[in-house]
Amino acid sequence: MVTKVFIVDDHYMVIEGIRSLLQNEKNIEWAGHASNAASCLAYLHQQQPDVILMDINLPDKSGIDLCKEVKEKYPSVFIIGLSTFNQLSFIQKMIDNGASGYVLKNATQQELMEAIETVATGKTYLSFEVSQTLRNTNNSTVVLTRREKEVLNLIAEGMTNNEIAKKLFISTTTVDTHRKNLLEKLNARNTAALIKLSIAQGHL
Amino acid sequence: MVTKVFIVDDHYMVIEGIRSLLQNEKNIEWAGHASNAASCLAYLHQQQPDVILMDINLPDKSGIDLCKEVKEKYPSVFIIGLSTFNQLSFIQKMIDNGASGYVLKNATQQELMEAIETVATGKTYLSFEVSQTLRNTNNSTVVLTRREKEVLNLIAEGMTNNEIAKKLFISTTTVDTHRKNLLEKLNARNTAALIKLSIAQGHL
DNA sequence: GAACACATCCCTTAAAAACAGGATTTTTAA
DNA sequence: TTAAAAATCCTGTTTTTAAGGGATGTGTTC
Repeated sequence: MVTKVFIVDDHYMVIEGIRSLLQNEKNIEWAGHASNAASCLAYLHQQQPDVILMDINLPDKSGIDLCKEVKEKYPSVFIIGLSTFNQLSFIQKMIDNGASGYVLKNATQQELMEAIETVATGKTYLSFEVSQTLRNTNNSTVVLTRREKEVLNLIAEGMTNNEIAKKLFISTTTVDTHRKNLLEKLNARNTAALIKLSIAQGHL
Repeated sequence: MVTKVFIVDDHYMVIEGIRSLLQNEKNIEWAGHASNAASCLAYLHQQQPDVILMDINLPDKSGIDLCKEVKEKYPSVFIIGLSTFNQLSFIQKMIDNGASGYVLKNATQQELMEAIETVATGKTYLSFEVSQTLRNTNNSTVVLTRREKEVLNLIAEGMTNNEIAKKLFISTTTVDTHRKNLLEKLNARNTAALIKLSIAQGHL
């Protein structure tokens, strides 16, 4: 059985590398590649591969959003997330959005092949390092509301509660409440930790 | 004239990609690769290539430090920085430490070849995007002192001046002074902006 | 229609950070 | 050796946050 593999990544070197790693595999067919979300969707409109290797960081859209979109339109296509970072929030979000696996870019050929073969049968593949990460961290991918994200962004800009209140046409006490909730949600002691954790978890 | 190229990168996919991109070039000789700083240095102890493509993020040491070390020991080897990020601070530091060029991982084969050929003759190569970045930003790669970095890290951990003071066996007012200087150096209005800018500039 | 999440608003008090303006000693580098 | 940079400490004041407590209106969902 031949598995058709498509790649979405904005780095030529990575695309070339994967092609090179897969070119001698007999049961892998190279379906092509895209360097952004738009051309990936355009391709899928024409034909569907069995497996998509999808980078998290794309120029026009995050891989996390693209993953969701692709899975909604083409549920039979299996997706493997691909990224440099072993960051919990991203892995979690990709899986939540329907990805069947997650592989880091330092994966060996064996790992990559194992991932593709596992995923092609409908199972889930996580590399050793990735499943370690998922285990070790307290599953703390926090969900922020629209307003909380807005406030968080303005805090990160260096604005005070007063300034944020004026900008958003709400009371200072409301901003303070949002701030309180942000600290609690992210389990941060103060502003400094809040910003650091927010960036680490991809909220900023 | 044949240029011997060596690569240091901890991602197999990238190494494979570059090898694939260069394998048909007649005046490029593949000298080998290393996936960390230690084995790069071990290789150089035996023989020296003409050009090293060096990733910024290595498992055992930052490419920035490795660049400096290599240039001190083997000044005749030309180094091209390689990374995913178009971050001013990294580019600046690589150049300061003796790198002759900087290429992003989404470079095309043409760009890569141009970079290698330019650098091999002793000139400096910066890709279009990179030189744009260097131009657009106010050369604000701030230099922090050892103590300032220490304090900054503890601030980011969520510690108060008081706690930092106790931890470092100094007075709270001293911590406050360092904090003042950090805000001024990074041109931040308050803690929130300080942390954001620090992460953006690679201090955290 | 009850339960729930969200966004909004208010009060109080204490702690922390920002701002202003110094000063001294130790290290480092020219 | 001498000047500059770094690290240390001080006294104030003002502004901002944190932490505690609540309350109300508006949707959505079960």
